[in-house]
Amino acid sequence: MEKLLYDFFCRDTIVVAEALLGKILIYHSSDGDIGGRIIETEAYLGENDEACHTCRGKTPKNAAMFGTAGRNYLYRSYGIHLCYNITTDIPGMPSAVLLRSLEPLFGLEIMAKRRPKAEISRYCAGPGNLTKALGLDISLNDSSLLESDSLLAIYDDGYQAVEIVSKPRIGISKAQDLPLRFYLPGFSSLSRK
DNA sequence: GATTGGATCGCCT
DNA sequence: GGCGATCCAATCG
Repeated sequence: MEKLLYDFFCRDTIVVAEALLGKILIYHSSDGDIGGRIIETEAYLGENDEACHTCRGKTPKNAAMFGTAGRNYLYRSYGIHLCYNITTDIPGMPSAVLLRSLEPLFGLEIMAKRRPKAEISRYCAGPGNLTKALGLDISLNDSSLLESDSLLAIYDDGYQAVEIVSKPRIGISKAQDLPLRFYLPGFSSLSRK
């Protein structure tokens, strides 16, 4: 599989959010490789997007989004969950793509330990479930996806998306009308339809 | 210095 | 479909 590099992520955030659908996310963890196919994303468009964490400027928490494209942005949500994003776009555009769900493909036995009561199709369904199933940690925040030894990486295995659906983003209180959630219809691991 | 409010989830009825 | 869990910087006073 071909690892995706800077040129893939250094593009318009909406383009990247759609292009990531069908790609493979792998966490090369100390427990082994774990991951799957990306089937649901959301685009957060930087300082002009009221729903994006960078809309009020740079803070210690959101600093990763002000870095170059192809970096990991993780933050705690509702005090409980972690959400995992990948930074996008050219320097000066602090934007990112939220990964909302994966079709599990690698490390299913590890996921099973982390999601003991869930069905396989629900292991990575939703941003909080995804980070829990993979075992991602806040310490991965602001690390790179692009280094040859990076723990997280995105790969292209040649899969071609047949159809992409766009809908309003989930769970936000501002800019609720923008259709910036993208998913591959038909997958049982979607957080919702 | 205290309050607030989330890019959620799973269990309960 | 309602609610409690639980974090922490930004915001307000």
